[in-house]
Amino acid sequence: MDNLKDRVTIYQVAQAAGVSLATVSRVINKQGNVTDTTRAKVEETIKRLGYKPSGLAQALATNKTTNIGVIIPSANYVYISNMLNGISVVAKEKGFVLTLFTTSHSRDEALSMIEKVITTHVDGAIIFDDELDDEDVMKISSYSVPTIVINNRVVADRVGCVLFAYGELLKDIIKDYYAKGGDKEMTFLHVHDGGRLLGRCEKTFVDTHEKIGKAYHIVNCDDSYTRTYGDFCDYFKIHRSGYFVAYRDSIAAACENAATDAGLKVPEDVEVLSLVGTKYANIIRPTLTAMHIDMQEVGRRAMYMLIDLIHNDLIEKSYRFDAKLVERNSTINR
Amino acid sequence: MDNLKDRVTIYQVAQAAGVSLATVSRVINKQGNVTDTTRAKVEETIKRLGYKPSGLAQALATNKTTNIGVIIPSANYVYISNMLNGISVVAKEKGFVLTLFTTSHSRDEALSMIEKVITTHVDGAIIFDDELDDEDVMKISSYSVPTIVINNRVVADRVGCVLFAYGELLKDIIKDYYAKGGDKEMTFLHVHDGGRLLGRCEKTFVDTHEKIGKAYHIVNCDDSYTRTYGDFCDYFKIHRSGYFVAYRDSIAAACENAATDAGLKVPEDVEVLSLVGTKYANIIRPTLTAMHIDMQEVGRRAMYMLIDLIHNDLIEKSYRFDAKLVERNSTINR
DNA sequence: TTGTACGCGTTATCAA
DNA sequence: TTGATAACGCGTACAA
Repeated sequence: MDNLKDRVTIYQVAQAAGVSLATVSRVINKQGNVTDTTRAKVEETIKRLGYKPSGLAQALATNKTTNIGVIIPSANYVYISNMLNGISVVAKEKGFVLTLFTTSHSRDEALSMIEKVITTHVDGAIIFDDELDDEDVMKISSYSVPTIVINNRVVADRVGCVLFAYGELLKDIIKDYYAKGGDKEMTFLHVHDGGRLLGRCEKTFVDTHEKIGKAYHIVNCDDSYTRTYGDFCDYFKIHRSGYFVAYRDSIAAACENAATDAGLKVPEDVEVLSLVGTKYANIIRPTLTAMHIDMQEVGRRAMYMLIDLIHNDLIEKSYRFDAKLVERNSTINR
Repeated sequence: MDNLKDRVTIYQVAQAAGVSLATVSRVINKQGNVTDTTRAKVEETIKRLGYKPSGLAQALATNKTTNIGVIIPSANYVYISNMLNGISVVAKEKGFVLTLFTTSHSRDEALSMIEKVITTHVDGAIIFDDELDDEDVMKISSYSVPTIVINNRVVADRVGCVLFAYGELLKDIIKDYYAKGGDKEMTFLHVHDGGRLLGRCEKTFVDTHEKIGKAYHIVNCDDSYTRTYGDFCDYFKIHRSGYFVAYRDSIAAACENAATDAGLKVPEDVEVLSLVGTKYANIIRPTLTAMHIDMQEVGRRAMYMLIDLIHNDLIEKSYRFDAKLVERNSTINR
């Protein structure tokens, strides 16, 4: 009943209830045999004193925190927070709590966060960080904390992974485009610090074009909508058509909006494709043709895999999500 | 150098380096006097063994986790993840780590999460959960964990708050609208489980209308863009004009898009105002007139306040963010 | 400057 | 069914 209570310990409960430490512990963990009367007595005392077990001490004694470390570059992107949400839903369902480690798109920070994950004593970790390469990720595995890595192909004793397959689909889209008579020149919108996922898409884009011998462009974009929109307003004063491949919806929208505002028609003059589509692809006008992977589902899957990994019964250590193309109104349906 | 190392303890380091526990501890914490030679020896051993101190044990011994609990309904909304991002930026800067507690819009879950925050032994907490009322929030204060509450007016010994002021601005907007000859009927878009923030706005909306004696409507909306869009498509078959006040950008967009697709003109026939604007207000077409509070800044401020609170030198325990109106193209500039 | 010994709040193993 | 007591890994007075 006291306000401002200092932390009540199990020992104080034991004293107040006139029993020993051990008995209180048994009551808390509902294990071992305890008489109904003593149980009642202890439980009453617990309520009365407002006792809450210290997760810290429990963790130290059991060597189990119910704590999952999540390493992400930032919580500020829609697709990442979608994934985070998927993770957290399953985590809660299974009685885990999430500890967040953000790396702000820097490899050094990411590495130091891995260190921090070790000291934090998590039961498992989910890493989604484009800056880390496979070797970096293995470092965490050497400490034998069960880990699911998203977007890196790594499989090891205590490590599994969730992969994104954008490449094949992107290749098909490009080939299809030309095969069906698409005649705009394609431009890939490069974003500084876009990470390896973007890098791989860019490589696919370039390789495919080289292979079929078509001209293409790479244009640097800013990560901010406003600046990119401004850049495109300038761009469309000179160029009056094109097919643009953008990493994210907001970049695609910047391109699309600038084109529209420059008096160009989407998709007749300017076509736009977003690589990592979110629900906003459907909200933006014209609606955005985009490749989709349900990031919430990715998060859920990763968390389920991690739990299996923790229990040592993850059989398929690698899972692939294939991107799906949703054609909307920012491209011509040929 | 070993892979698959079990956890190396401070004791093993001490043995390997031929010193005592205490000396290793001193080296780790860079405090107390240690000879350069022994320090070097210990540090070398630490590297060699790959020793990482157990945050758990440290926390238990010092009674400090460097851990901040964050209670939010879900990570899935743009404005919430923006806030989360602001919190995490400052947290990292100050050497704290974030532990996430999501409540899925249920008061019971929120209450149980508060319990969990206690057992988790955080150094402080930030609560942003619309389901909790002031009394609920005080519960955490009775355990004397420093807490910043967002969107509840509570001030107590170890509790401060960050407030949102939407009401005054909304009232002014409404009055202004009629004063300048606005003649569409206003409709407030109610969302189930929208929380107290929405509730307060709705109350302001109603009260203002009652006061000036104007007719108004309340319409229930779904939380999903797609469903709401569908509903509005039906709605606009019958109603051919209106001024709509929506809670979030996505709901406003659903209204706006449906209107446009029904052949209505925005803002000539249909005007839309978003209460909690995000960067998407600028991306959607027509761009969305919206009330804005920079949620990233809210998160930063909350975290700074919390740190002061932890150090016991927070002077102003209450901070208010005033919403700003950004007029864009979804309303008529009278 | 370094080492000893105790405490942090639990769980878990034995006895009783 | 209960109660001592030793871990868990570390920090820290205090002594050496």
